[in-house]
Amino acid sequence: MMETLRALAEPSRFQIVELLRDGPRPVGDLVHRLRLHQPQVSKHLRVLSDAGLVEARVDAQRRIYALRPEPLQELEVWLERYRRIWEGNFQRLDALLEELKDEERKSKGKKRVPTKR
Amino acid sequence: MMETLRALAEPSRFQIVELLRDGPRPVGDLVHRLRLHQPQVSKHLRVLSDAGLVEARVDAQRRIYALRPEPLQELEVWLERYRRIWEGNFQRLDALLEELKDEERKSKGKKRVPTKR
DNA sequence: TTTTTATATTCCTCTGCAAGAATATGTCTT
DNA sequence: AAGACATATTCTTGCAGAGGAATATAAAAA
Repeated sequence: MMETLRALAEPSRFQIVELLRDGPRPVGDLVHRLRLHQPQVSKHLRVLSDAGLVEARVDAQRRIYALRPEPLQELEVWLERYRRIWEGNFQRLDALLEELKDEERKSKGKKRVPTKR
Repeated sequence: MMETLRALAEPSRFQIVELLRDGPRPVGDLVHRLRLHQPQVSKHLRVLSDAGLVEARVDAQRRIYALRPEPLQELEVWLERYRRIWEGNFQRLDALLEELKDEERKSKGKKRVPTKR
């Protein structure tokens, strides 16, 4: 998880992942699309590979790199545990709106009671 | 997006986010739970705040930090575009299994034709 | 007003890591 | 066999950024 994040938190590597979303590509292709030097691309691919985000299929002298879904799935699972936060927030928002309506209905110039917590 | 990833790709900050998942907390609370020094926690909170992952409510001398869902939602949206990859992979896996069954059925010692591409 | 409490900021140092250059490895072509 | 081509690895340098220590800010308590 941390390794996945660290791998993605670098612009070039992020771009590589984005490119591989459309399908596997050989290194050279990535090189000229990203306009980076070949060694740096290889090094980034190494990091991505170590993080399990990417795997290579050997085709003669070329390596065709493809995305591995597992780490991204893991990320999604992690994120799901946060979903209740924004779902909760919508509840809060509803509550807030109701409160406001109530206030407005009751009295217009009423002092705001600071929402104690 | 990149800023979100960079902010999360640091163990202490990741932990802070995890702690805030259970609700808002003042800085001091985070300090003693993470067993970090207060200045480092404040600095991490600064980074998280700049990334929009966190916001502070002022309570006298204390700042109560809370998660902001937007960046995480954005992350989830980004991830969704990758879902079709693993859904697609299951298709591929099925295809692969069929292929293997075919090969096995036809001939056992057959030379592997390198999947030309 | 002075002191205490809570947090933020600054300055310094040190480590990790990304880019560059050169080279190694390995496979295809001739 | 000797190149040519595709990719990986190594070494070096430079810089961002994380931690430590000291200090600034600002509100509460005394």
